[in-house]
Amino acid sequence: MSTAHGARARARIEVTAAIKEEARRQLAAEGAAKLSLRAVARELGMASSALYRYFPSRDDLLTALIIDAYDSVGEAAEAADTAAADAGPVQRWTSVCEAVREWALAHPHEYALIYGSPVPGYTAPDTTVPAAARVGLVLIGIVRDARLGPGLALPALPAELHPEAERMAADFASDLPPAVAPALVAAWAQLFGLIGFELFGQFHRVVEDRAAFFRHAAGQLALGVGLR
Amino acid sequence: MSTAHGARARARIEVTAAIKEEARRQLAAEGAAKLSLRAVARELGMASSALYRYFPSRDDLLTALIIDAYDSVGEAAEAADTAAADAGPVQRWTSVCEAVREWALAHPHEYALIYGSPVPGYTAPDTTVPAAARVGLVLIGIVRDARLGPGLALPALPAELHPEAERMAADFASDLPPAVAPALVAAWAQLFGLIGFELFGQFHRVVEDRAAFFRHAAGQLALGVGLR
DNA sequence: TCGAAAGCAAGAGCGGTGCTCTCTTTTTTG
DNA sequence: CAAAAAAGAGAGCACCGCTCTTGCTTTCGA
Repeated sequence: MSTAHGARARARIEVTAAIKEEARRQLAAEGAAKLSLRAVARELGMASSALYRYFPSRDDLLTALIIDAYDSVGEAAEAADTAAADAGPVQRWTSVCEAVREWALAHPHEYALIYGSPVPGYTAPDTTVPAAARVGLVLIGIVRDARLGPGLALPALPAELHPEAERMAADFASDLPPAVAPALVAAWAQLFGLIGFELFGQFHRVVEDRAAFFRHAAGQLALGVGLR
Repeated sequence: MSTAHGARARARIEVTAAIKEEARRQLAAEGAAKLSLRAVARELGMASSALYRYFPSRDDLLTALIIDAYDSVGEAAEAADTAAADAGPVQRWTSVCEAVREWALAHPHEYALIYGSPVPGYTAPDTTVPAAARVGLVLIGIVRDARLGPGLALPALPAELHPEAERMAADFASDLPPAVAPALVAAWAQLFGLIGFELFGQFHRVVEDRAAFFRHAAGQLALGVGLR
């Protein structure tokens, strides 16, 4: 189905890419709510009905953009991780956090699309799951490497969370002590709380030097998952 | 302007309230994006054009709902704070956090409206600022009372953040040590990161026992602002 | 090779949206 | 009591997502 022979298949790939490109342009310019299939078609010089041959609905187009956005921020995180490979665990963690923040500031509408409120009555299909996990995997990797190195310093976990921690660790951190899993998940969510508040204006007249504030907060998050 | 004499003024108040009520109904049922002025008018048995006498645009109606939502979650936080007044600082903090989380789970669309991505090309006017501050004020109050009591245990603040901390403290925590202000703001943002991730599905297949997970994370946030 | 099948583009059209304008009615006010 | 202000209703504009039908072109199998 995908890699067919003819020139028609090639054209389909190109048109699909052009649609996504123009859609991404409009998304960046005006936000997800103002992304219009008709406007995309208009800009591409085709009839709006023709566009439905490529994306059966507006939500499907949005889903494609969501996956791209997850991949984009995931790549940014991975790149920062690689660049900071030689630094200490806390520095490495902070660098990744800052890369995610900078990606968010550079792509606010894409960020809103994936980490803000789900678009209008829209619920993301499972297709997005692997892409969505990339940033998390980077963070897990840092903690994993730190454990192989100097080791982790973790706060005690209440008994009621032990089963949850075991389950989490089995899922995505089987080579780490179970207690680290909930801390990691919490730090992951909190990271996006910090970024979202800055991006969506909650820090208006509250935080001025946002880069410095964020750097410090990210460092504290690192301590929270046991990095030293 | 507001409290005029006649029956017409009274009617205006009632109609305005009815519009907001129906709008809130639709918001809760379908989300902000599907909130339609025409549908509200239809449900109220009036012409859609008549509705513009009360709210000059859809965004103005949305703004009114946003303020109501901020007040609603603020009230929930304040109620939880009062109810936990006799408990220790950490317990009090955790109770407020849990109240906010429960409000969010009960009013997901309202939550998305105020803490998710800003609605479609919309930026909140300054009118919303006082209402938006209520939850934050509750959290500040807990820390303030704790300082008057057993005292705070705070991590050291890097030098680059000292001016920012001084400014923050002067703004909203003048009777607290400056170092607590950034920690408080960070915890505030992180709280909503935790809630947002749960609400918007990021914890899908990651966190199972979400109440327990949240309780623990909220407790850790309390420690982060120096509560003991 | 050639005809059938499948893929694609285009146009018209349906029901919906936010919003504006005009016209009429009702209430308030000088 | 008349003038002014406020409110409702309807038509209409430009846009939206989406569907259906109608032709055209490429692909594929007998």
